Amino acid sequence: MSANKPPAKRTYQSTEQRQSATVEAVVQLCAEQDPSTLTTARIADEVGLSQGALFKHFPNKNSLWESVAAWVSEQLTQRVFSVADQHEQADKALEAMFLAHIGFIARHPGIPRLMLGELQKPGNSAAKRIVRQTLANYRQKVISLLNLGIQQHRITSTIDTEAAAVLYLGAIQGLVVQGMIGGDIHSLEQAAPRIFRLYSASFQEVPDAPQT
Amino acid sequence: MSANKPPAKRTYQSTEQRQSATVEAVVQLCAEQDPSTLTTARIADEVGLSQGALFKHFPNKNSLWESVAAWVSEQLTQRVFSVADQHEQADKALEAMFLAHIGFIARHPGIPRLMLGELQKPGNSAAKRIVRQTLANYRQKVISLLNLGIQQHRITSTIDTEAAAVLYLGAIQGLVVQGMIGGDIHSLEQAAPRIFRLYSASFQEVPDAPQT
DNA sequence: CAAAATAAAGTAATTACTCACTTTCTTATG
DNA sequence: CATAAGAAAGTGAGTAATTACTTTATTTTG
Repeated sequence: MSANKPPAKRTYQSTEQRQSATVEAVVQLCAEQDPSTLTTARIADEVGLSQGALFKHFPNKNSLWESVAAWVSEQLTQRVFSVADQHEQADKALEAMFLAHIGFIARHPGIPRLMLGELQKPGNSAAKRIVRQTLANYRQKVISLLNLGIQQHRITSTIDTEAAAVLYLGAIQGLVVQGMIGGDIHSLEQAAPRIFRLYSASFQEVPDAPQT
Repeated sequence: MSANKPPAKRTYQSTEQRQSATVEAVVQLCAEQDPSTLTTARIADEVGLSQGALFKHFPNKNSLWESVAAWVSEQLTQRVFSVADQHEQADKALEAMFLAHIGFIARHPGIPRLMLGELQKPGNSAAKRIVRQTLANYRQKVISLLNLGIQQHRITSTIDTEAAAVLYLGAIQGLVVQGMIGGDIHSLEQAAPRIFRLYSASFQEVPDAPQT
């Protein structure tokens, strides 16, 4: 009778395309799901592939996590560092970085989960190394900007720069955790400027006559 | 020849004892392992029980997680709040809380993993509710102390108390994450006072003649 | 057509939980 | 006070479900 085979017309794509689509799918899925509970079946389904086909594009799951970590690291570093470089004054650069970081997270709520999840894993997986390295670079950038701010006489020279770098990252963490508790990711962007203002109060030079 | 049955002399303990021993074993194990990878077999082994026996004391794994969350919440709240109540001056109380919290984490490095892990889970498990409630109480306590500090003229009245509460929890988070990156949990207690000093600089009233 | 991409079914390993049975503890009673 | 009986705690061997990864055969495409 009717057709024995409605040929289903699959669309084939290159491994490269599938790889980046898969990475983005993972980031997307992490917005709603604990990364450690993500199965290859669920990921493949999101990409629109059979589970088996996934392993034609990634040799194994670890390698997929590595690609995801690399993507996150690249995106985060690029976006955050590039806005920092648009500002002459170190304190303005720090603020811009802070807001850019929160904005990035607000658009990709799965990212804190991903990074924290990797850090919590035991051992020294490639993904974990990438995350750790990214955070170390980030921290160094903050310290450099703080030192620059001191030179510019916009940050008090008595500041404990290492502590200030930890507190900077902590401020972001605090916002993220608060968002996880409240469940509303979008309130992050509203709260971010208030948090940064308070943070910067801890080291701001208070000139009597500030010039714009 | 020798005995057909060395009777093995098991020691039986009450369900209550086993429950608390199990909870502590979980907290202990989380110091070295991602909570989401903890199996009932591993836990039972740590307690010194067969895997099946675990289910004589907990109806299921979720219930175990609930008990763990309750234990953590109780311990943390009790320890942190009790040191706060030993101080008249709100800023001193905040500092004591901060250091007590970090000390607690340093002695139980699995606890941040546990709490963050629960928060990241989807749904509304009992354990997640407990963690969320605990953090909400904590936050409220910080806000109350900040307000008290304003009354006592030890904290500047222009402070954004909500932001300060977020930054307070963020400072702890930042320390913890820094510890996870570095891998050394004990450096936490050294770094903690420096972080708190910087944090408190963001709202400290600066009297010209401070009296001890 | 040949190579790459995909589906679909299969496999071995892991895991939470169950079950049938044994060992220890508790307690009431002669 | 000794002891038998029942309750509680424990074991060890399952089981069904899940999961990362494989294999085989089919479809698309340059």
